[in-house]
Amino acid sequence: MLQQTQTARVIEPWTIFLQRFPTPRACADAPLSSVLTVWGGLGFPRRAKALHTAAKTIRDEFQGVVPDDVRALRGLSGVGEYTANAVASFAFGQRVAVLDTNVGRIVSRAIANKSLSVRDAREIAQSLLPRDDVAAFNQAMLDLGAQYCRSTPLCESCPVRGGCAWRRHGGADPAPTSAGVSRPQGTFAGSNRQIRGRVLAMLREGPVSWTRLDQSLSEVTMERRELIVRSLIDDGLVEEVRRRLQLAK
DNA sequence: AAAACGGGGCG
DNA sequence: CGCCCAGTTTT
Repeated sequence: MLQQTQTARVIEPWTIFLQRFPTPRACADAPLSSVLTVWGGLGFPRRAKALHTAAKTIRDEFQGVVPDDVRALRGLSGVGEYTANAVASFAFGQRVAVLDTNVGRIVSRAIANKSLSVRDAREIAQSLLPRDDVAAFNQAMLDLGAQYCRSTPLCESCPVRGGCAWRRHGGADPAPTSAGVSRPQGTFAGSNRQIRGRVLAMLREGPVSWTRLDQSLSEVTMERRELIVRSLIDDGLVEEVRRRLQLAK
């Protein structure tokens, strides 16, 4: 849920989600359609499908227990380097660096004062880790990035302003092009993403005929409607049964 | 390396 | 309105 979505927006849906699916098995045993419905308006429904797939893998290959090493975590659907390291560190106390958009900004600005490659950013982040309390350190890095070293930085009150390479040497902000730092997204209004979201929102209420879909998307060209439904089907989120669209099982 | 992928909160 | 967000996968 934290992939590309603000923490504050995740807290409540996450609480409800865990209430409904308290364990990987509970999630794995539910149909995808239920997971997508509980996921609700969090967006990026492919993440919900990936989570469901990962839950099934954990059920079938890990006896229902979330693996505790980066290698195994990294093999789960929807789990990339960031998520694998975050779970390994925060849940299991492994000594690995968490490199997300926040930490990416910090290392490129405060440490290197230049735009970093993936390898360099990874190496710097790992080199900063203390001997002990790595999870607390990683959490502090995330919070430093979230509260001070933001996309638009708040340098005047930043607690590490005295040791910041960017502040010392000046120049253009190296963060926007540096590894691990989120790239700006395209305009949402009028995008295919927005239409996909509207289709999914309808399907969460139940199966929908093409006729009713066409009525709800009257301002969208027929060609684009079909393209968008096709993409949802290709993503495994939607299926067509007897001329009606519904959330995939 | 670049594109695609949701949605809501805030200035 | 435009910017931003605890990224991953596919091309």
